[in-house]
Amino acid sequence: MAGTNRQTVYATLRRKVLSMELAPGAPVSENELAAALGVSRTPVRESLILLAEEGLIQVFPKVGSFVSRVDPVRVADAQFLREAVELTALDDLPGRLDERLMAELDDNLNRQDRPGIGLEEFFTLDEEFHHGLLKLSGHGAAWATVSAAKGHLDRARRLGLNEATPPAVNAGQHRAILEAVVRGDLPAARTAMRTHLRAVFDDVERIRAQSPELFASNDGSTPVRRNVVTWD
Amino acid sequence: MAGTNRQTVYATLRRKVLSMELAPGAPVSENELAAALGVSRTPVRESLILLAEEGLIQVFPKVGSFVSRVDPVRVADAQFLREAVELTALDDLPGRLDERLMAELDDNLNRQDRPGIGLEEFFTLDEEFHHGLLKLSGHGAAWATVSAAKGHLDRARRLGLNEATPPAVNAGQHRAILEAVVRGDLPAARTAMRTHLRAVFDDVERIRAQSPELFASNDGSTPVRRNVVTWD
DNA sequence: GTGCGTGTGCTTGTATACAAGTACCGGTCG
DNA sequence: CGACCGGTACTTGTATACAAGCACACGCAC
Repeated sequence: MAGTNRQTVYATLRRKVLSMELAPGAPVSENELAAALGVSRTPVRESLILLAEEGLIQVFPKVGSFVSRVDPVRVADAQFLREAVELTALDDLPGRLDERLMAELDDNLNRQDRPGIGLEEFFTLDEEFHHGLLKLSGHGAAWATVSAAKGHLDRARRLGLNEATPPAVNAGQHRAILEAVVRGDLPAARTAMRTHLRAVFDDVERIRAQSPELFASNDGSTPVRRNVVTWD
Repeated sequence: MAGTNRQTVYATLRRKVLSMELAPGAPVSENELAAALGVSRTPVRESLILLAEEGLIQVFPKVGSFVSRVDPVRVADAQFLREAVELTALDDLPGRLDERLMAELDDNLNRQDRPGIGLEEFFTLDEEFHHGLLKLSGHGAAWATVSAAKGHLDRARRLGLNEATPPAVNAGQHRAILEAVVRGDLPAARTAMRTHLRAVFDDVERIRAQSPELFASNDGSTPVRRNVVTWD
């Protein structure tokens, strides 16, 4: 039906996990996915191995593979990593900001402000905005590492944004950061960035109180089939 | 001859790449490795996919797989990431340092100071030291991300340490960091850490001037067989 | 009703067979 | 002697077959 190569299968699966289309705790069978995607087990299996490396999938040998529940520990880790990288990058902002990148960021913000913006679209713009800021300071490549590490944070955030903080609030925080950067006011930029990232983190804590079944239990017990979240 | 499962194969291959036993630019054939390790292509291939994700292996479809040359861009990225994480972590050091961790760090430093210490042993201790510092500030889990990102940096460093800076110098810098941490002198700890990490980076630049063939060319050209470094 | 034991169906892990494509070596022609 | 052209041997990518093991359901004994 769709992909014939591993890249496509991997991209598809990753998108479905991050968008919560595949719910945390749900079983993902190699055979099942292979049949659904119209490919053999091989590319599916190789994709699952990569997703397991990212912590998005848990594989229990001879038992089954499951979408990881959102792990609060990993969320906190990603939060720390992200703060460290994005705040430190601000210190390396050049005196003269790249005009093309600035135009992109400005255009990005304008699109974020669109009234009836959808959630998925906002997330894409959000990613591009933070990535763009990193590129502005010459550390764009670090985004790949941050991005890979924050899968758990993103999934929780998607729920938080949906039910708690509307995109407009985040867009306003984004604008505050960029304006401070333009002014060359480094302390203000750092403060605005920290405020923004912490707000995101608080959203995650809020959604955890609302939907604990999507989060991993603290005792690290292994989820089995009867614990499945059917998501319907 | 050895491993029968993927974890073993992956660990073996990763070790050989990071220790430069498999030279940058060297071809790694799935069939060849499978025969050498006494397993089929499957676990070997899955391991190579993971190593490719880390950037340690380059796969050219239908052509071959090669050990990545040390990429200066990735080295710089890892350096930035590492500085950001390790310096930021210092800010989160608790007032009361965990005694057990402190004892481990102290013991670690004593072993680093041993006169005739081997290179591999020193590297292990070095990793444990930096990981330990992160754990001290409650961000031990971030080490996994840093560790995965700094493969290129490590390979270059291994050469740098061998031919340029002796382990004793690094051990001294480690001690300076830990002493500042114990005194609770945060600025001094940050300075010492930054000095240490920058020294490592400088070593890499030095070895690059000495052995440019181990590094990727800046134009990003694709290495093919005739460009192989035979390493003998 | 309750508890235990066995069989069945599913899972992942590994090995192998086939498909498709590229680089290189050698012969041939100009 | 040089350039071109084709066969060959290798590569990775995918599909399939086989192996080993766990969980659950069913049925029986108590």
